[in-house]
Amino acid sequence: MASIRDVAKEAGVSLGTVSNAINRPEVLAPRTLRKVQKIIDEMGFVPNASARNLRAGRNRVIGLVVPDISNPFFTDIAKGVNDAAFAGKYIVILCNTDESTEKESQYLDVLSGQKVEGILITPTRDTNRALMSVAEKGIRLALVDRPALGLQACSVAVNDSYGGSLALLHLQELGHRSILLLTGREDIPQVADRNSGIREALKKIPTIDRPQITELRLDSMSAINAYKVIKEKIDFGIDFTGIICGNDLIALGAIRAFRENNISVPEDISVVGYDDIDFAQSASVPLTSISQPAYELGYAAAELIISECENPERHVHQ
Amino acid sequence: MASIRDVAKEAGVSLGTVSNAINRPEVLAPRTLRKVQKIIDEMGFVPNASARNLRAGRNRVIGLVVPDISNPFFTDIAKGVNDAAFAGKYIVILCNTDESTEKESQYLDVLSGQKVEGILITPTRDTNRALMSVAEKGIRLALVDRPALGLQACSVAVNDSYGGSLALLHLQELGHRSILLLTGREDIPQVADRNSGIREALKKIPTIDRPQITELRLDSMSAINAYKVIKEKIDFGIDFTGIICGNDLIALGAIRAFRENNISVPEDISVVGYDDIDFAQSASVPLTSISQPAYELGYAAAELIISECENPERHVHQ
DNA sequence: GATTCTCCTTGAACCGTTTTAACTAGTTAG
DNA sequence: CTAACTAGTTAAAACGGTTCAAGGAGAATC
Repeated sequence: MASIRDVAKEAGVSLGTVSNAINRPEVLAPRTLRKVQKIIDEMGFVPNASARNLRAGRNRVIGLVVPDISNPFFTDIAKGVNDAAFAGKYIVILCNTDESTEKESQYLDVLSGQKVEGILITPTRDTNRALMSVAEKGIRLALVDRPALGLQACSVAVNDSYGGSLALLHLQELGHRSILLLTGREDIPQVADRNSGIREALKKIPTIDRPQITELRLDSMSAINAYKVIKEKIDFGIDFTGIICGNDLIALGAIRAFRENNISVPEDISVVGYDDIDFAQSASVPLTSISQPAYELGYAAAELIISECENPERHVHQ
Repeated sequence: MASIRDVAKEAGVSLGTVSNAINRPEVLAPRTLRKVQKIIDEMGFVPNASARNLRAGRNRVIGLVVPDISNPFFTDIAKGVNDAAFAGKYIVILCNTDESTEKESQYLDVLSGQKVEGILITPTRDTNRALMSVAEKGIRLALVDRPALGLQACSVAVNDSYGGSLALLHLQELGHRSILLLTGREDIPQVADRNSGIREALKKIPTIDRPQITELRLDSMSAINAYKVIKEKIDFGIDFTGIICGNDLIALGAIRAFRENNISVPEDISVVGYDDIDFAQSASVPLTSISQPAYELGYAAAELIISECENPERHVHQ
C-alpha cells in the first residue's frame, strides 16, 4: 500500500508537492506535475480516504436508512439516492432496518461514528428523539417520504393523506359501496396518514353515497404476508367489492389469494394499490395504484442534502 | 463535535485512559471506568471512525458492486449482504453500476480510496483486469453469482450452465418443439453460461425429439425493454410454443406483451424465467422459473469476505 | 549590483484516534 | 529497609494525508 510519502521519495519531491499534484495541480510547475503524476500512476497510488477525511473534517459519505430495501418503492429510492450521490461524487452507505426501531437506532449510531456528512432516512416509527440526537452531533438530516415535523431538516415527501383520499374517491366513483381497507400498522406514519386521508374524504361524501369501510391491519406489509392473511380470512364470505391496499405488495399478495379462490380481479373485486411500483405495471392485469415518484424522491433528497453539505451557510431547509 | 481530548479533560484523566475505557475497559480501575463512561454519555461522544481507521489500518467497511439494484435478484443479494455485514459489525457501501463498465471501474477506484476491506462484486463484463488491480492494492474480493475464474478470490455462484439446461429440458419434456430464447447480451457471463448450457443440453437430445431454438437478444434485461421489443417483433406470426427467458423481468415483460396481444400464458405459450424472484410468485399466474437463492448468495458472500478480513492468514478461498 | 517580485517548493503543524513504553504509587517478598 | 512486583495511568509516537507560512531561485526593476 503506497503512501504519499513513498510517492514523494520516488519522485524526489516533498510530500506537500505530491499533495498539491493531487488537489491543486495548477500551483505546480508543469514539469513537476507530470513527473509526480507519472509516479502516482506507476505505483497505483490512491490517497487514503480516512487520512484525508480526518484532516479535512469531511468525507463525502451519506447514509441511507430505509425500512425495507426489498420493497421496490425503497429500491427505487435507493437507486435515486445512489445516482444523485454518484453525480455529486458522494458515496452511500446502505442501511436496511427491517422496520425495527432497534436496528434503526443501531445504524444511526454507526453512521454517527462514521461521521457521515448526512443521513437520508425514512423513519419506521416516530423516532424523532433519536434523530435529534444525531442532528446534535452535527450530522445533517433529510427525511424521505415523510414530513420533517418539527425537525430542523429537509424533507421530500408526497401527500399521503391526499393519496389516501384519491384511492377512496376512485372506488367510490366506480360505484363501490363496501370497501375493505387492507392496511399496515398505524404507528407507521405513512400508513396513518393515508388512512386518515381516507377517513377525511369519507366524511365529505354525502351520507347516501358513502361507502362502508372495513379495516384489516397487517403486521407486515409484504406480499407474502398479505397473501397468507387473506387466505386465512377470506372464507367468511365476501361482503365488499373494492379493496384499498396499504401498498402494492399487499395488493399483489391479495390479488393472488383471490385468484386462487376463483375471485377474479378486476371483474369481481376492484383493487387499488399504493406506490405504483414497476411490477404492478408488469403484472398481467396492471394494478390501479396511487403513484409515488420513488426514484425522484430519492434523487431529490440526496441532492438536497448534498447541497446542504457543500454550502451549509447558504442552505435553507426545504 | 466532542473529541477524545474533550472527554479526557472533562473527566480529568489522560486521553489514553479514555481510549482504554472504550476499547479495553478491563484494564481500568472500575472507578475510573465509571467516571469516564459517565462523561462519554453526557457529552454524547462517539469516536471518529476516520481517525480510528487511519490508526488501525482497517475500517470494517465492505463495498457491494451490482449491475442493477432494481432487479429483485440483486436487491435480495444486497439484503443478504447487508444482514451478514450487520451481524459481523461491518457496513456496506452500495454501488450500482447500471451495467456500465465505466461506472464499475469508477466505483472500484472510489472503493480503493475508501480503503474498504473487501469488495463483493457481480462484474458486468469480463473485467478481470480492473479486479486484479484492486486486489493488488490489498483489497479482498469475492465474486457473487460468478465463478472466480483465475482470480485469487472467493466466489459464490450457482451453476448457470446447469440452470440453462434445466429450463430447456423442462420445455422439451412438456413437448415443445419450437422454442424462443429471449436472452441478454452474450458478453454478460451469466447469460453466456446459461445459453451454452442450453446448447449443450440440446445436443444431448435425440435428433427426433430435439426442439428448434430461435434466439432473440435484448440489450437491456429489464421488464419494460422486453415488453417493448416483443411488442415490436411479435407481429410476424408466432412460430414457437415455449419461451426461455434470460431472467424473470424479461419473462414478466414478455407475458404482459403477449397478453395484450391476446396470446395467453400458459395456455398458448409456456414461459420459463430465471431467478425466481418473489414477484414472479406473486404474479397472478405464478411464473415457472429457475430458482436462484439470491439472499443466501449475498449472505454467504459477505460471510466469506468478512471471515477473510478477520482471519487473513487462516483463510482459504472458497 | 542590490532590491523587489514571482513562482515553486518545502517543512512543519495538525486532524482524532490507538498503542506502547515508561512512570507512579502501593504491596509483597526477602 | 530495600528490592521486586503489580496495577493503574500517562506521555508520546505513530497512522496518511492537507494546508499554510516560510524559504529559495530566477527574472524584472531601479
